[in-house]
Amino acid sequence: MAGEKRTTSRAGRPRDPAKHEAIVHSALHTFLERGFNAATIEHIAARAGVSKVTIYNRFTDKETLFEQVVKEQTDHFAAAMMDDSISRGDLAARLDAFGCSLLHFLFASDHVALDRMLPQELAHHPQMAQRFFDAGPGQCRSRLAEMLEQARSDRQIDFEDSLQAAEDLMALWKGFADVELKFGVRQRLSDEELDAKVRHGTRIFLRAYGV
Amino acid sequence: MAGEKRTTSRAGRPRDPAKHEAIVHSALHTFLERGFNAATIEHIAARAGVSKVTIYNRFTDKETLFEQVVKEQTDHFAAAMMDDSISRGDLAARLDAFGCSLLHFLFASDHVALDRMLPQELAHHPQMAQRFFDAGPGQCRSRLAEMLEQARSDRQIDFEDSLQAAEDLMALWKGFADVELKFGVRQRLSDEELDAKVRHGTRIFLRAYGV
DNA sequence: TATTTAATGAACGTCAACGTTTAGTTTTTC
DNA sequence: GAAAAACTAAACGTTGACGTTCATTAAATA
Repeated sequence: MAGEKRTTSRAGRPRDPAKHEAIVHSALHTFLERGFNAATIEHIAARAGVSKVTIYNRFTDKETLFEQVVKEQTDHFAAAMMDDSISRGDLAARLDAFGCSLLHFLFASDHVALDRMLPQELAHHPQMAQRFFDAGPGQCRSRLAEMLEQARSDRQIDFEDSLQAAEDLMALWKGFADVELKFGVRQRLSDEELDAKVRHGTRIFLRAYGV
Repeated sequence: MAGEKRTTSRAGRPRDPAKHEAIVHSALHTFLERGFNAATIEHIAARAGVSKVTIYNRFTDKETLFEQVVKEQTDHFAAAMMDDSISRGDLAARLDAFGCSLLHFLFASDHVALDRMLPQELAHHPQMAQRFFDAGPGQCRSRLAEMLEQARSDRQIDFEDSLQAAEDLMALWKGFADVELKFGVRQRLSDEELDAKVRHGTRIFLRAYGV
């Protein structure tokens, strides 16, 4: 019912592992561009350079394919959040580094498209939505909160609720750009703009939370 | 091609104005729940207590109906942003009032659903997206920026860029709750939670921007 | 009353997409 | 070489939704 099946070598032609990747990749981008309903299996197959039947042999149906795509993106999201961002420099520098890597991820056009598509499509799949949130935004907030607690125990900043502080900082970093990107009012941020946003957010945050 | 037609009284049975409202209302909620593709005209008609043909007589096709719905929501959004929020009390109180009315609007379940659906459906309608952004988020930011400039000229706060400051404040107010609502991880905020969020945001903002 | 327009329900034509079947080809193991 | 499984292309059946047509009834004006 899910994805892979074979583990030990058996008789017969083995599955081409490249096809799995091609299908999921093609499906992801087609879902991103069109949403679940408007994305057709035929289009996904053609884009992946694969027969339609191959998709149905590996994934039961369109719904299952979508779930697999979301699952892999969830893992990818989780991995991106785990990417240890720098623990060098003073607090401001470490926060800037965290913010930069976060915004580079969030503002990448793939992620913007994902952020347009997922909430709508997951609206009636609460479990998948919860998993995705936990792996992505939730985990990101936790990691930032840990970093801030560390800084508090070093007496560099002060607050009562570390999760609250982390939310504030992330909100300051994102600002309005996420909304502008989501509606397509703004296309992309240059590295300079992005860095400037992060530094601004960090500065405001430290001004409010610094001891 | 659009909506209304008649203005002076003519021969024949007049259109029932209640039906227009019923159709648009039904269409709005059906689009919110299911998105453009999964929302069927038959369902919208049934929900509005109206014949399918009546919809096709008033709106050319599904696309036109959708555009009309978005247009009316855009107007509604613009009106909500214009709702003059209190100009009494000290700065913190005025900002709190602004933030409260904003969050009440943003966190209402209707708006959350709209915010899930619209970005995806407008992804390939840049003009509608721009109009909606200008009428909603854009106008909100402008009004808040004006309020902040006023406070700056009263030497209560200081900043270089009023739009930037407005973005910061709005971001602090929203925090993470918008994401949690969008993914359905959190259901709704009580009035107390909402007030607390606003006061927290305002406090952090003033701590960073106060003279 | 005659005319004109709105509205309805039911039936219809059309089309696009899902998912299946079939026959045949390729690639592997035994 | 035989058996087994993956893969493909093409055709097919089915369904669901769009949008239309038609006959009929309702509500207005002249």
